[in-house]
Amino acid sequence: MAKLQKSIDKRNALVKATIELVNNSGFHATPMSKIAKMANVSPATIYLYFENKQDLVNQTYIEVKAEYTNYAFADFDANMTIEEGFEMIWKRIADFKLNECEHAMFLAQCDNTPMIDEESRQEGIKHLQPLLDLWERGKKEGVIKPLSDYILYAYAINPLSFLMMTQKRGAFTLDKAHLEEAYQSAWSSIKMCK
Amino acid sequence: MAKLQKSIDKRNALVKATIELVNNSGFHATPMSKIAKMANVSPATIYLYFENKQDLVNQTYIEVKAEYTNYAFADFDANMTIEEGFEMIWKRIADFKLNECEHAMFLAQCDNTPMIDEESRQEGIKHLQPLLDLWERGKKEGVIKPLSDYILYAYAINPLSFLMMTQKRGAFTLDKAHLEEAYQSAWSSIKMCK
DNA sequence: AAAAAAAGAATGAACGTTCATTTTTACTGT
DNA sequence: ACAGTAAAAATGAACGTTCATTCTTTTTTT
Repeated sequence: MAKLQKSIDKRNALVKATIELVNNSGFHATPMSKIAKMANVSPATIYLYFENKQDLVNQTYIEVKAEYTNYAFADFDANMTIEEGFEMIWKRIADFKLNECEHAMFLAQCDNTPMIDEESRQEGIKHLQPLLDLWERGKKEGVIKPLSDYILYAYAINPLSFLMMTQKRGAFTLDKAHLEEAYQSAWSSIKMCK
Repeated sequence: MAKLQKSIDKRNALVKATIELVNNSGFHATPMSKIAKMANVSPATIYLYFENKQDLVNQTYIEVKAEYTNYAFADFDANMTIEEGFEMIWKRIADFKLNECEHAMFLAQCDNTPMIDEESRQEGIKHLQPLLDLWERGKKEGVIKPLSDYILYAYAINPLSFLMMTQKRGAFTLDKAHLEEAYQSAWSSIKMCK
């Protein structure tokens, strides 16, 4: 195996372990020694790849966030109608939150705690631009309610995080039918009423 | 000052300090010594009132959650129409999240991290029953979409948490107008379409 | 003066990070 | 192709600090 590949593997193992352990225990309750053990690496080795614990978790956040938005916008095309485009993006996001549950949970925890640097948080937000652009267009065309992007996000996208969290806790399971209902609620809340 | 009152004051000071410090740094990054200092008490004294750190945060969670739901349902009366009742509760919840921001943030952090015992979390959920009852009635009357309570909550209530969080981060401020818009989105997402 | 409450100092464990050393890799001249 | 070697990567042990909790003493209350 090439040297470079080996390094990448080790780095990936560290990122993966970070996600899993932080998900289950939170940032401060996850010792570097455990991350190292799960990645089959010495604690000291972590510091060859990352400056310190904060850097490790910041970088992990940015990587997962990028993966998330790549997934979300993969099939999206700016020529779609507003409703088509929104449905496409919404359902990709839903897919991600259900299929890549570990990664989505990690993002949710980062977004809801003082665990991540403000700088890294800002970095992560940038990736959402295509959705904001779509909404902008929708407002101009009179298809989307003329609301602040934050309110649109709160109603159209954020509920998925809550549902994912609830599902992860085992309180209920989100099946295909639920998902369609949830989509309709999301769209109802942001579309202009006829 | 009566002895009992003094004890209660000290306990309250500890709970208050816990909320403030956990809000700003998270559970594990908040040392008992800091909580003690902020409450003007020796670290050892905490252990006269609480079993340990976990117990302190569990009890704090349950108390704040009870305060929250008391506030939310204070003006609610089961004879109201579904829409009246929902609007009343929704707006009280919104008020709480904006006026008692510190307490609401604390709840949000507890609800989004593995910081609280599962048992205490369950304890906290119970208090929401009046809202679930209202929804049940709404579904029977054909006024509310026949969705799982979790989905209703995700769209009708949870977005407020997101908006509060966003506001706290300074990204935007939720004024009266926003609030009315947000209410309309919430109601749109769960009411039966005509 | 006895009991209860509170305090500060002490304890032992756990943590993030660094250090001294060993192991692996990459490259050299033959 | 390969032995030899210098650099790079990786390691386990160690360091200094911080933390939750407890212990012993002092202060306050009854």
